[in-house]
Amino acid sequence: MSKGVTPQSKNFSAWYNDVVKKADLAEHGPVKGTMVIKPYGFALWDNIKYALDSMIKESGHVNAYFPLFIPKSFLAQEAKHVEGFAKECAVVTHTRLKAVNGDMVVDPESKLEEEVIVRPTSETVIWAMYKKWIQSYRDLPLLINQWANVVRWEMRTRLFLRTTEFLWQEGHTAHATAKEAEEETVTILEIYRRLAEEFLAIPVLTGQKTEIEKFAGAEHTYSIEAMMKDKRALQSGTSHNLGQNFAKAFNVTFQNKDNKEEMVYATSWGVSTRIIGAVIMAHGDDKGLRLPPKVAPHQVVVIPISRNDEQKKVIKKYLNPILDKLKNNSVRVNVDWREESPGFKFNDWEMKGVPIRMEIGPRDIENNQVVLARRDTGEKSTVQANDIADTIAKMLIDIHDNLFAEATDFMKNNTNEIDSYDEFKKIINDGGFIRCGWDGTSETELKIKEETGATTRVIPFDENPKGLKCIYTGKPAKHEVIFAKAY
RNA sequence: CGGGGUGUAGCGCAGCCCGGUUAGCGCACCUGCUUUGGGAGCAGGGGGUCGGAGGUUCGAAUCCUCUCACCCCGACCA
Repeated sequence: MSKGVTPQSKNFSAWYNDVVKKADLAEHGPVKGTMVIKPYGFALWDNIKYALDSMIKESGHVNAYFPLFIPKSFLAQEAKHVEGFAKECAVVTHTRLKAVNGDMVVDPESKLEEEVIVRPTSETVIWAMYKKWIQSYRDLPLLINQWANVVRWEMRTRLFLRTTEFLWQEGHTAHATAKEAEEETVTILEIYRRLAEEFLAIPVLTGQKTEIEKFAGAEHTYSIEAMMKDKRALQSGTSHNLGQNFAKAFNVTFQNKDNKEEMVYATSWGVSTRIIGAVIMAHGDDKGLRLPPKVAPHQVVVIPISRNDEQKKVIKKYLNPILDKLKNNSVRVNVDWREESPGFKFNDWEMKGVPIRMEIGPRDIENNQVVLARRDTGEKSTVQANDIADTIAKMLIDIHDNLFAEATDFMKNNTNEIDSYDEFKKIINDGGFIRCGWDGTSETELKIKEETGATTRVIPFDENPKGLKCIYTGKPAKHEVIFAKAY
């Protein structure tokens, strides 16, 4: 294997692929577009999952699990929803194989009466079940989340960002009123924002999607959008207000306090393994990953430097109380005892983005100290043994803050408020976000997309369209909107 | 679905144009010794139905035909 990765400046997408593989996060599976998430990548996902799952539970939701297979007819119940997903559904048509002349072939006799699809998302199965579970206003709200895999047979795939099968959580809630459903949608978006900013150190824009960009089957969609280091946008979490669309499709009604029958209001929302792509591309550099400390599989990696077995024993003894202290502080620490040179290990763990490296050699033991190196800045410092636990606790917070600040500056510096379409085209071509007026029509949006490749990302919550003109038509702006090229 | 590319050892590749004993190289792996504060060195060693099927030929990784798969770039999408 060659050393290092393609520099970001040379070819960002090659850099991305190199980092995913060399940091040992994932590799391609044997079927087109599939991905094997390797232990290091999965440990990262586990930590993200734990953080998000905790917030979902704290906000009153419970986890459940619904089936992978969905009757084909279910998808057809909600017209817009079918339109959105029909083109990319894996369909199960038979239930067994048989051996013919040493080859395995599909047994034609096992053809299914009703074909089954592999879920591209679970609204339809879940609403078929909710119909059974909801009769009264007393059954509401129903606040369920599931962690699952889904399959979307996309034309073009990329590790983590768009894979044929991916992991995610999908929340599906049912409410008695439109107001409650709307509050839920916003509550969840706030959880997603906190996940991105407080755990992953990725600043995000929050806001509403346009008609064109919203989820198939939703009344409206909110999303968090992050800027990657190539200045493109990555939609990193979405929260949909489904109105009564699915209740109508599956005829889910309840009796209210006044003994009247009403349709249920719904939401759905999801964050997927795609967010790992955001972590990679929001923070990574030419040495590899730079992981945010709160979700890094190892927050500290210890590199013992010894010349012989005798020294190894001394280091081990010196290290034990330090490790105990760190573990008592819930610091995730990993000691790399592999038979490799220190230089090799330095590079390896830098590629893997471990926030802090601790070097311990004879020199340190002599002076009752350790050497700490920060992955975010590259700074090295010497710390007295007694201060290690405190210093590391502070340093981890500081690394998080620094990553967040860097990413925030980057996004700010590459977000342009402009009012000329010529400028728009130029900026989109160079990369970056544009905040500008928009007349609110799909026609304008589509024309801009066609001419520049940019799409609307969100109508930000803090928009102020008063006095603005549409960047394209010059008409009075209905909304202020963010345009960017997106993943 | 269009365009480009690649299938040869675990990984990355050369060999193919111009067919010819035993198919090479780097990394990784195994053994031993010396090493270890920024990708260690030396010596020895193991590992291959050259993506698949057919054909041409005395002889095919190499030429011909068909086929399969994956990757990258676009359009579609989270």
